[in-house]
Amino acid sequence: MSGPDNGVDDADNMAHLIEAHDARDLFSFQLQRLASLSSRIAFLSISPRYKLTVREWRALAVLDYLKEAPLQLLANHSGLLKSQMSRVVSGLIDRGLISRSENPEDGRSILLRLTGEGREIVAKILADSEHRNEMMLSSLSLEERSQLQKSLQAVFKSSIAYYDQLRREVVAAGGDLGEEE
Amino acid sequence: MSGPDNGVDDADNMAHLIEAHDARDLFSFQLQRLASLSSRIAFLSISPRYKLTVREWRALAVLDYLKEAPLQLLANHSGLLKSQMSRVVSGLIDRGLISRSENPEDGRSILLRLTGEGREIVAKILADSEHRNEMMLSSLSLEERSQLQKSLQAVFKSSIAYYDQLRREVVAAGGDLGEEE
DNA sequence: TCAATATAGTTGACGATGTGAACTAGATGG
DNA sequence: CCATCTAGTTCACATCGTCAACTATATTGA
Repeated sequence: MSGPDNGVDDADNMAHLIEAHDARDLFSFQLQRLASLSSRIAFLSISPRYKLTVREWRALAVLDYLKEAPLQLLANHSGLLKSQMSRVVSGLIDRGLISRSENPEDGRSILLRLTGEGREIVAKILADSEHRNEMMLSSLSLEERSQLQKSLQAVFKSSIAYYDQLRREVVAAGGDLGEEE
Repeated sequence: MSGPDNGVDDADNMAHLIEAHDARDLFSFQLQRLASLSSRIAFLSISPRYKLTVREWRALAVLDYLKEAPLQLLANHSGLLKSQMSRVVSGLIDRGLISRSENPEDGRSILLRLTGEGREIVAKILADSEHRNEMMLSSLSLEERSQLQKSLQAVFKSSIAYYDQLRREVVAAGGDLGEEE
């Protein structure tokens, strides 16, 4: 650290540097902020009407487009660990929204599908969700919206690669997370 | 759009139909997926090196730009409840990253500041975070990045308005969340 | 063939998080 | 002075994220 630090001073406007910013300028900060808001919005619209958590809704929605999938694939597409997805799925099976069958080609894996009721609910919530997104995106032009989604997809893709790399590094370095005395 | 695919493996991409969409096309879906990934990345980079949780890091980062703040304000900016922030702060005080002093104008409230060590750590993590974001955003051009952040901010703004409206509606309708038989 | 190894899914444990209620102590206003 | 409000702390509880251990089946290669 360099010395100055004259007491309290705010407005450290020595920074016309591009770098200078504080956390508010970080992409990840803005992302988290918006995601948590979006999550609360989804919860408000979905939970009272359909008695589903957001996680459950996501699982259903993913299964809706995968049509039929083993648990692992469902988890990947939903951004959950397979252990989490396992619990979510078993709750949804109990409620009759998902059915499971054996995979004839692999005895370890199971094939999951939406039931008729599950498909009905997905269709309804999907319509609701489109409206929600419409409201959230209302200040953007059509072009800006599609650019935004395109960017999010691209960022997701490179982030996955980065995540995998990071995980290998961390495991290699510490052997374990957070132990180093 | 024409996004080749959204990440994971997968194949059946029969939806060039405007109508046809499924959850993958939803903005909120992509947002959540990316945010959860970003969160894991942050955890991996911060936790082993600095022994801080993401929440602690966020509290430090916010305090860094607030300079001096009572607990309540810090909580609001960080998106935590004051009860959560109270614990986070006391942990950080124990570790000497935050200092507290009495508020001469209000005996109930406390004023929180980063210590010298706290400021050092924030500077370091901030630099790390920039690198993280750099990696995540690596597939976008500079212009696309700034457009992305601009859009996220705009969406955040309209989403807040929508959220408030929704909350009033839900409260008015159900009186309570999740009760509606 | 069969033992080593890898993979799919389930479960348990545990720490982190979110939420709110109860409590303490100081402030504010009739 | 009493009623009430507000800032912060603490407690209790439910959910979430993370990983390790476990089972059952698949795959591999000596």
